[in-house]
Amino acid sequence: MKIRTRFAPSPTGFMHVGNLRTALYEYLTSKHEGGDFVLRIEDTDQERYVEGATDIIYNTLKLAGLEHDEGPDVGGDYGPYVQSERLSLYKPYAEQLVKAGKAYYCFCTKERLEKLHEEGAIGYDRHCRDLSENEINDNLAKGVPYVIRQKLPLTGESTYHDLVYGDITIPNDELDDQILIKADGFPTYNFANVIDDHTMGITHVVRGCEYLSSTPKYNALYDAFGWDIPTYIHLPLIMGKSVDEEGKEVISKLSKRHGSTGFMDLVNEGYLPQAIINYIALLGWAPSTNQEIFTLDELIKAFDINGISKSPSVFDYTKLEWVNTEFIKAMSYEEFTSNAKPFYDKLGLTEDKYPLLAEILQPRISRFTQIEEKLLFLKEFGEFDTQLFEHKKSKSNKETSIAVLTDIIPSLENTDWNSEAISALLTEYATSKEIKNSVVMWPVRIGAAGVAVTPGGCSEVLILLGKEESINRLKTSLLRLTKE
RNA sequence: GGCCCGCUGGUCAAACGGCUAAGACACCACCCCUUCACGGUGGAGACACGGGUUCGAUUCCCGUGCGGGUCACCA
Repeated sequence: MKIRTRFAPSPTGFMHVGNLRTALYEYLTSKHEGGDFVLRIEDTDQERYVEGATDIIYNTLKLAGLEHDEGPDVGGDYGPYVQSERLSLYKPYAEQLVKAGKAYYCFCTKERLEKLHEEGAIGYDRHCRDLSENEINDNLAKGVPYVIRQKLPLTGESTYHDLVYGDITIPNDELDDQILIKADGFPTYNFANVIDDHTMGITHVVRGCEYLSSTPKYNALYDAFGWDIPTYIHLPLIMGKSVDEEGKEVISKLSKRHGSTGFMDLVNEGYLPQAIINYIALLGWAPSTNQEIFTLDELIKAFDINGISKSPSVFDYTKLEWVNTEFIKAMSYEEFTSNAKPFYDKLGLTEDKYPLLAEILQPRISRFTQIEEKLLFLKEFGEFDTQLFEHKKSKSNKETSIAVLTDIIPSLENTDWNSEAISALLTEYATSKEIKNSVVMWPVRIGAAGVAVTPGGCSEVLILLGKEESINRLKTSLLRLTKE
């Protein structure tokens, strides 16, 4: 039988990386077996509707490369794929259960339930579970608002199997008579979820392990209808590290206070969608080999449910950063340049510099957003600290710098402005003076750039700046040194 | 609090009763060197604790501890 999984987010306007990872594992579970991946929007909560939220879901899946085979936007044989468009479908199913004695009308008011809660009761007291037929008809005739509740066993225990966690057993007295249809006629998530999964032919339910203890309720529903229970795959949670008021480091469920945990936030910070996917694939799952960098296709091939871990994992930006640099390093020149272009444009860099820029930037950045900061010295040249000319390892100091710059500026003015010529000029000068290359390179680079750290070495800095700007800056620097 | 789940270095994790307990990120040192990176070599660092079962437990069982999840007319 063909495997069918589904991603069923509710449109809240924010795609958390935890949700994305669930979507990824759902995608991988089906695609590894050549199955179908379905997108269903769960919008039964009218109060939580957020404008434009579904677009965020589409955009995220598209950017991440998790293409769905069926969904509201692409159609399919099991539509509609938005719960609010399926509303008429649910109530008859609930009525069917009422008729069969497996569900019942509950006329309790919210106030009564709240009071119950305040008195310390846990769950519903099943007040309406055994109303007489007369009472029910009476209430119905009077138009008393009602919900439909599922009738769950009071004693014994329920066991089911999960592919990750094994057999799970829950005492039945822990299970509440959950609401299937709300007073407004809408189905609850729990009910709609089961009806939809079944009617859409979902074979594998992949979801976070927060559902581990409520799954018996879902199973009771499948049983009540006489439907096959799907295969369950519950996923460990993703945690985040943060600092509490006392300055202590605490680990808790990943949320907004842990920084950018929304997929779009991460993308805006310069993480590549494929790097994010790669990284979160590794949070809670390990391949059978030591490979760590994967394309989506490689993930599909390598994915194996046996590799899913049971323990929660901590989201680590440092490792994500590393994955990102690996993706950047693996890029072709064209790929790198097209990603970098928006940042080049901001700095007014012309196309003739692109090859050199790629050469010096590609091994040095971990995110494209760092380009501006790395190249800022090209735009800004201020009163930097002349202490920068002092560098022990290069055997450079202010005196040697003055000597080198005095000799080298006139030579630079008369040379061709290309990497080979400049390098040759500087090394030949060093050789003739019997000093280390670094004694020459250091002051020239510092004098031109005005910052200690630059991507690329001395000649690259000069090329990027251009002849005129370089000479001007070197002259300025020399003047400042001699004045001291 | 009841119930459920988890616990290998700072982090992600391998091992599915049998070694001196892989690997990756981060960290440190050294090398390379025209700064910083890249790259290369090496280093430090872990089976939560206590009982069992067993010839032998990180691995199986039971407690304890710690962490997490869940107990809605939310999804």
